[in-house]
Amino acid sequence: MSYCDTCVVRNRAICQALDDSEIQVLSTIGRRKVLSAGDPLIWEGDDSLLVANVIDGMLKLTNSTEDGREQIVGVVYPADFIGRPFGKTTNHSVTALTDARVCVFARSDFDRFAGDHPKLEHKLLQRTLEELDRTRSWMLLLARKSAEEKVATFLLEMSTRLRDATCSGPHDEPLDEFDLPFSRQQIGDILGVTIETVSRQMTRLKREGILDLPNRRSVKILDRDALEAMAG
Amino acid sequence: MSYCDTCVVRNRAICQALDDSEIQVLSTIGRRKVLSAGDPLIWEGDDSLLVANVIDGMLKLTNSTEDGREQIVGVVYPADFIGRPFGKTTNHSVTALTDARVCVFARSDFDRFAGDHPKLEHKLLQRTLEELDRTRSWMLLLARKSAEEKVATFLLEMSTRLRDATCSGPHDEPLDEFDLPFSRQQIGDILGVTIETVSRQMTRLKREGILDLPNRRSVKILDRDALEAMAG
DNA sequence: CGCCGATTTGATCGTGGTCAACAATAGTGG
DNA sequence: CCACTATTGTTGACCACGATCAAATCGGCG
Repeated sequence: MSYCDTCVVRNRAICQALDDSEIQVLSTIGRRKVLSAGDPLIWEGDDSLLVANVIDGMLKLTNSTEDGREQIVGVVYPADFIGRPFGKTTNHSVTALTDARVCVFARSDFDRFAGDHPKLEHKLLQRTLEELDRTRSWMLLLARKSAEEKVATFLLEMSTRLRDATCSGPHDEPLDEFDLPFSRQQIGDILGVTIETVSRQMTRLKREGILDLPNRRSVKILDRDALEAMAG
Repeated sequence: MSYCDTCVVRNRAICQALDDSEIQVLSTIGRRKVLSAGDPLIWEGDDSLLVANVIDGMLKLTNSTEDGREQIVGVVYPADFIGRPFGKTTNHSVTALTDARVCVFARSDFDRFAGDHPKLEHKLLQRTLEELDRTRSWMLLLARKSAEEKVATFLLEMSTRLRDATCSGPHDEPLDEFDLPFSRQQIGDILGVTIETVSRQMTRLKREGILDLPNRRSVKILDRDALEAMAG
């Protein structure tokens, strides 16, 4: 018996590639770690010492310039993998956005284990390819879209992301009412615009009757077609 | 004997993970394809039908909006891998920037072969992780850097990229004189700015004595320190 | 209720986009 | 080899979007 047996992401994280006896071995080299919102897990530029699976909570991956400008280059959710296996250094920081629990491994241990388990590497490869696809699509948004298009795209993306993460309810129809898991500042850091610009675009969408914003964090999409047309 | 035996990227492409007998098998499912500058190889949104290794030449990966704005999300060089294994669709286009030769595989054949050769998948995983790192770093540039910083960063990056690609000459000291393999339009598409902005920044750098621009394609870095300071 | 951080709103400014003209270079055929 | 054209790059004038700075307002929590 290992704590993996009761792990809520056992069948969604890369661990799904492993059978029970393999999991047993993996569990001996990993350990749980609890993070509070805002806690850093990995620093940009540091030696790559650990990798992890997210059990619950959300974390951000960021790159920064020396003068303090920050860009969120990725957001990870439960069952996602964090860290840079097979490499000496990590080039982005990882910080908890919410309280979170992760399952961490020393990178050297994980590298060795992965080398012996092709099915695990295969799963990791698939995930990395998917992440690369998502990241590349995001580049188009960052480089070419207007603030209006950025915010519209972001809201639509959240609507599907949150639907997929919802345990109950239909997964085939869009989710029109949800709570944003991000502050305005974080949304700005994701979209590459300032907090004021995010705010202005949101209120404009509300004024035009496309959205309702019952309170700071919640969003209700009233006219999805219009929003999609805006997303560019 | 297979044509792989004389392949110039045999020991640099992911094929390096395979021994001679394995290469023999791989060569039976691949074929050479010659592209002229401008030729498309894969279309954004299409079914993912093929993957390939670059033998020589350069190709661009692009994402576009419906109204025609284009962003280069990656550039691939000889020995790099192209395409989206283990996935149904590709979400970016691949187009030759120069005349090029590639070694293509039907995706289904490649997937099957890779599944049987963990060492190949391991190599591919390493490459994909490196590419993801590079891509994420580029996001910071696209989202947060000024035109000046973008152009300075680009020139410095080209200087190291081209040094690494140079067969002869020292690989430890920077390359200060080189020919850009891109048009102004392509540089703009990489940096997420217009062709006019690229041009203006370049002439400004020349006016300030940081660069010399003997002709359209060539660049000579006169003051690397200043350029690095500008890159942010 | 009063405080503090988050968000909204307003006013102003600067960077880089757009449109247009011009220059330089490469390519083509007499 | 030189006109002629097409393509690529440069420069200028102007403007819009989004950044910046500043103030007002909201909302959660002691």
